[in-house]
Amino acid sequence: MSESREPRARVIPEATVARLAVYLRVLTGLADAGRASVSSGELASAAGVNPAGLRKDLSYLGPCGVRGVGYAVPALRERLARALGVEQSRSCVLVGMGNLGSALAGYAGFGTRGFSFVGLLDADPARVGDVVGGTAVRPVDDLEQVVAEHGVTIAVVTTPAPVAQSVCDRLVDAGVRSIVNFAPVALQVPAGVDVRQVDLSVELQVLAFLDQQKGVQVVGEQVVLP
Amino acid sequence: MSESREPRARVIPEATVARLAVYLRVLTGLADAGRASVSSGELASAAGVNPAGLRKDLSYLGPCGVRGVGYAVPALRERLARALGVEQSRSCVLVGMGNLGSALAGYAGFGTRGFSFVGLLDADPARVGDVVGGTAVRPVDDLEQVVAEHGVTIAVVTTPAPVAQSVCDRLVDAGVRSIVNFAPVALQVPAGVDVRQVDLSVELQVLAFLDQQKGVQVVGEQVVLP
DNA sequence: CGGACTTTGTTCCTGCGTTCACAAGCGGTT
DNA sequence: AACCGCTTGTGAACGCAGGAACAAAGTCCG
Ligand SMILES: NC(=O)c1ccc[n+]([C@@H]2O[C@H](COP(=O)([O-])OP(=O)(O)OC[C@H]3O[C@@H](n4cnc5c(N)ncnc54)[C@H](O)[C@@H]3O)[C@@H](O)[C@H]2O)c1
Ligand SMILES: NC(=O)c1ccc[n+]([C@@H]2O[C@H](COP(=O)([O-])OP(=O)(O)OC[C@H]3O[C@@H](n4cnc5c(N)ncnc54)[C@H](O)[C@@H]3O)[C@@H](O)[C@H]2O)c1
Repeated sequence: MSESREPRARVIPEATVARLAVYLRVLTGLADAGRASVSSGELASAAGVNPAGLRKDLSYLGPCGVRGVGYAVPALRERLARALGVEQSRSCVLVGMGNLGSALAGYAGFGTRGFSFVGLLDADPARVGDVVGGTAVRPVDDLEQVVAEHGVTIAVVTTPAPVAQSVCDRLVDAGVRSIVNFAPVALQVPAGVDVRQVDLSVELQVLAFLDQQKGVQVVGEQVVLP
Repeated sequence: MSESREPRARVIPEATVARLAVYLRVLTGLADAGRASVSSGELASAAGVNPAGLRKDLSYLGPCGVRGVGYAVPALRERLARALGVEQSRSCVLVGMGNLGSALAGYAGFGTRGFSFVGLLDADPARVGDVVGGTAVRPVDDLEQVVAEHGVTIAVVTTPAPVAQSVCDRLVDAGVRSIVNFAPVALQVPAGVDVRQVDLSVELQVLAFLDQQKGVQVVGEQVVLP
C-alpha cells in the first residue's frame, strides 16, 4: 500500500456526485481567471447551492480546505477531477447523428471537460462520411468494432425512440456500461449498466405544472396571484 | 362551487410531477395503439419505475383506476394532461438559435406534448430570418415584445454561458416565470421564478464516476471486476 | 507571543421520498 | 346471489438528503 493518502473510501451519494461536477466546472472557471483560493460561500453561490451542503459534499473527499482561509483552487480542481474519474480524457460513442446528435457531437464543452467522441454512428448512408467536430460519421454497423477498438464504456443515444432499445442492446453487448439516453423511452438494461435519461419534454412539463400551481393568470392587465 | 369533482387538492411532490409526465407520454403511446386499459404493473414497466410508486403517484390525483381491472387509458391520459397543465398548448420562447437551439426548435416532440415556440430569438443578424420548425428567427431585441404579445411564461435559454444571466434577467423582467437553462451557469432569479438546469456534461461526468467506481479495467483482454 | 476572527468540518435533526405489505373494492363465475 | 381472484389505494416503516447550528483549527493582527 504505497498510497495511503486517501483518508477513507466513503461512499458518495449520486446527488453529491452531480453537484461535484458543477463545482468542478466553476473551479475551472476560477482557475482560468487566476484565482488562487475560494471560500465555500462564494463557490456555493456560483454553483447555486447551500454553503453547508457544499462543504458536506466536499468532505466526502476528505478534508481539502484550510480553515479560516478557504479552498486552494488548483488543488481542489485536481482532486475533484480525480474523484470524478475525468483526470484523463474518456472515450465515448454517439449513436444517431440527427439534429440533436450533431449539436452534441460538435459541442466543444465536452472536450474541455474530459470527454471525446471517438465514434459517431448513424444508419443513414447520406450522413455517413460527414465530419462533425473533427470526427467522421461511420455506419452503425461499425458500432461493435469502434467500441472494442477504443475500449469505450460510455455511449450517448440520440436515435429515434423506436430503435433506441435495439441500439442500447447492441451497445451493452459490445461492452458499454454507461448510457446517456435522449430518446423518450425507458431503456431496459441488465444490472451493472447505468442509464441516465435526459427528457427535455419532461423538463418543460414540470415547469408548466409549477406555472399553473402559482395560479398564474395574466389576463389583459389583470394579474391574479395566489 | 359547481365543480366539486376534484376530491382534494393535495400537494404533489416535484419528483412525482416529473414521473407523471413520463406516464403521460407512455399513455399517449398506448392510446395511439388503441389500448383501452392498462395495469399499474405494465405502466410501471414501460416507465421504468416501481409499480407501488406509480400507484402512489397517481393517487395524488385522487382515485382514478378500477380495482381488479386497471386504468382506463384515455381517461387517465386526459386527467394527467389536466393535472400537468398541458391541456391546451402553452407558448414558449427560445433564446439562442445556435446548434443546440436549432435542434430544439425543430423538434416535433414538443408540439405533440403541448408546447409551441412562438418566438425564436438570436443576437446574430445572420441567423435572423431563418425559418426553423415553421417559425422565423427574430432579433433578440424583440424579446420583450414577443413575450408580451403571447403572454409567454416559459422560456428556453441556449445562448453561450457568458450572456445567459443577462438574457435571463431580461426574460424575468418581461414576465417569464419558468426557464429551462442549457448554458453551464447557475442562473440567479428572484423568488417565484423556477429554473430547471439541464447540464449534459454533468450527466456524462456522473457516468464517468459510476464507471470508475465499478472498478472497470479492460486492459487488452483482461477484465477486472470488483 | 497571544487573542480574536474567519472559515472549515461535523453532528444533529427534520422532512421527504421510496418501498414494502395489506386491506378494500370490483368483475367474473358458478 | 354468493364466492373467488385480481388490482387498486393507502398506511407504516425505512433510508436518505438537506439544512441549521456548533466546535475545531488556522491565520492575521496587535
Ligand atoms: N431534437 C431535439 O431537440 C430533441 C429533443 C428531445 C428529444 N429528442 C429525441 O432525440 C432523438 C433524436 O432527435 P433528432 O431531432 O436528432 O432526430 P433526427 O431524426 O434528426 O435524428 C435521428 C438520427 O438517428 C439516425 N438513426 C435512425 N435509426 C438509427 C439506427 N438504428 N442506428 C443509428 N442511427 C439511426 C437517423 O439516421 C437520424 O440521423 C429522438 O429520439 C428524439 O425524440 C430530440
Ligand atoms: N451544443 C451542445 O450540444 C451543448 C451541450 C451542452 C451545453 N450546451 C450549451 O448550450 C449553449 C448553446 O450551445 P450551442 O452549441 O448551440 O452554441 P452556439 O454558439 O452554436 O449557439 C449560441 C447562439 O446564441 C446566440 N447568442 C449569442 N449571444 C446572444 C444574446 N445575447 N442573445 C441571444 N442570442 C445570443 C448566438 O448568435 C448563437 O446563435 C451554450 O451555453 C452551451 O454551453 C450546448
